[in-house]
Amino acid sequence: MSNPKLTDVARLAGVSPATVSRAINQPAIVNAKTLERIQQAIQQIGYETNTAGRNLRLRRSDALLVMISDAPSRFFSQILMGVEAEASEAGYNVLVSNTQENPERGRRLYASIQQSLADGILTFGGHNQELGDLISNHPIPIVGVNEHLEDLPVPVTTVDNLSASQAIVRHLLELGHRKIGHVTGTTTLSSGRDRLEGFLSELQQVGLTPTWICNKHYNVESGREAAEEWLSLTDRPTAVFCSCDEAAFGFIAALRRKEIRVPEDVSVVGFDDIPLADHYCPALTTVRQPHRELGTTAVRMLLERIHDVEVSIPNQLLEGKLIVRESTGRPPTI
Amino acid sequence: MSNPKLTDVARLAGVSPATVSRAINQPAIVNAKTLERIQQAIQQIGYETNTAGRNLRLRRSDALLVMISDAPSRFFSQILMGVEAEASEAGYNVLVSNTQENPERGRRLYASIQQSLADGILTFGGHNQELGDLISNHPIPIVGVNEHLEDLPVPVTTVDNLSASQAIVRHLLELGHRKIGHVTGTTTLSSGRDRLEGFLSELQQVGLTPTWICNKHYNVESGREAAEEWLSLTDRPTAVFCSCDEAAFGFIAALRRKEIRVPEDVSVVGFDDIPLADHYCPALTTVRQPHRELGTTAVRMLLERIHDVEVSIPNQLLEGKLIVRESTGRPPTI
DNA sequence: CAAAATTTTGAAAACGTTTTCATAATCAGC
DNA sequence: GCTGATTATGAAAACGTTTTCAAAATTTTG
Repeated sequence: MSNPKLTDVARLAGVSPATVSRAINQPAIVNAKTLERIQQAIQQIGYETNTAGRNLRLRRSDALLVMISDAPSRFFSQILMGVEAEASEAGYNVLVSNTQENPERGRRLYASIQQSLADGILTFGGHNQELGDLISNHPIPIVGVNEHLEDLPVPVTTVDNLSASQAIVRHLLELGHRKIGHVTGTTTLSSGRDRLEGFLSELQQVGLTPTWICNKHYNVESGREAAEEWLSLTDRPTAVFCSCDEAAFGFIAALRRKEIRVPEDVSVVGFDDIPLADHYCPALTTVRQPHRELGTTAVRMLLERIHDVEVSIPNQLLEGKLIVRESTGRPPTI
Repeated sequence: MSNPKLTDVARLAGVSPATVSRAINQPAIVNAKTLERIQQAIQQIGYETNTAGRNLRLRRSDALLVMISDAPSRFFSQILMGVEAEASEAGYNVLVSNTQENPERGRRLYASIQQSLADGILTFGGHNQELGDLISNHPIPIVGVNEHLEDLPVPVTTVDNLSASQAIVRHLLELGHRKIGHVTGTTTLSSGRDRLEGFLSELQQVGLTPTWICNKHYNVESGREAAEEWLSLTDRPTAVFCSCDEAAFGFIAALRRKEIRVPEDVSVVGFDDIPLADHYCPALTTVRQPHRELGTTAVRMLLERIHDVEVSIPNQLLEGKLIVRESTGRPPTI
């Protein structure tokens, strides 16, 4: 026998389905006595409102779609937990889908959104090609997380990569470093470019030029490769800003194999503050990203968009916090 | 103006809605000519089938719910990607929800499942208290991932923690270690208990008793704490099996601060093979979990359950692979 | 070529809600 | 106790599909 429905409750409480619906959705406008009778009936019969019926009638889905392009970003799950918490707070469900870098899949996904699969989209990382034309044709509430979607009118929330990078450089300068290098992240992503720009601008501020710029990506291997390059340099920087903690780990580990010590021989800074950063050896100086907040902020922005399509929300820059630990110190005195 | 619907297509193609529905869902049974006309109409008008309407009629949701209890497990996102891939392959969407260790939330979630929010549940980690009574009252297709749900008739898929732990111990024995210790994971979880049991049984096999057992959890801090305890031991084990890579990292990092070298002074093994394991210094000997496969397997099991409720599927043990790297070596010769 | 078998289609009901509109019940004011 | 305002309820339509059942069109058979 199937689940109890609205009409079952109505019959039991001796009222019409309409009244039950009202009792559930706007209890204020129904008579106190009937309200109680209905609530009792709901209890007794174990009624739960059917999502599909409701969605069909209301023409919405009460769901948000988290769209990722391929591999999840490095702290994806933490952001996702923020998303989930904020969404469920507001009564929304969270769908996760991976376009697997396949534009066709992205398109299909986007199309199904319009058909009440979800009320809005949170896109993690860049999805430009896939979304470009779609967004202009059929505007759906959408918010970007972590990365800007260039040329697309999509509000995003990210950590303030620029300021954070500047803070890192400032920290290194204060320690006395003058020869500073940077292992970039993926520079096709806005975060990678912004961190690079922060690095460059802060150096310029004090009249310095970068000693070394190594174009890499957001992963451990990049750090290892960068270390090899660093080792081959004739004029080695005394401090290196790696664009993410993983890269910093790869960098440090590779150097240690060559008996190069951090921070005695070279200072290293990461970015992100993943849980391991504090427990690495040496504990990593890095910038803490407000992972969870990125998720909650994104959801808040998206809900505003959903409820009032016209509103133009500016991007939200969240502050990163420089955490000084053991991997940075004074430059070696030669 | 709203999205085109089935009837719009029907009108345009000059057929009834029923035929359009058939053209979409069972093209074989509709006349070739009409089929083509309908497909053309669909193209032209840009029709996408509406999820809510379909779900209501079909009384299903085409969605799977991933249920997590609090903090996502250490390699959550990787498993989730496996889940997503396999689910979308089969035409299912993936919902993610966090019960935040709140039984009431768990109950509400479970209830809403029945009302066509999702067709089945994947539970990550242990959810026993919350699900106990519910499962017996209202059986919903459900599959556990990573951890057994004790006393509940729920099939699970996990890595073969027992065999993997035994393999680790065997590896250490082969290197010549006789004094071996274990830093346990969370032993309220089945994985923690299984790894401990594998450790114990393999030692027993060769007539040894464990030198040291340190009850901890699955995180870095545990490793650090364990290191302190290790340092205070009078009879130190020459090899330590940490229940996860993070704990191993914490352990190694804390030891290094005391000038204890790995593997020269003590061998350390982890579990999981997180991406960083290969790039730590020393590179970590560990067991590789088939993260992605855990996700895909779980989905396959769940889909079977959804399609044939009666079938009783056995648990699926996936094999872990011992990866020997640099953190293990011969015991120190005193 | 008529009858029988087969294929293809359509009308209508159903899935479970919410909401409009109108009516019934209640209340306040005189 | 009557009128007008207010509050509380119900009947019915709508949301967009799928499917049953029967009828119409087509093909096969004798």
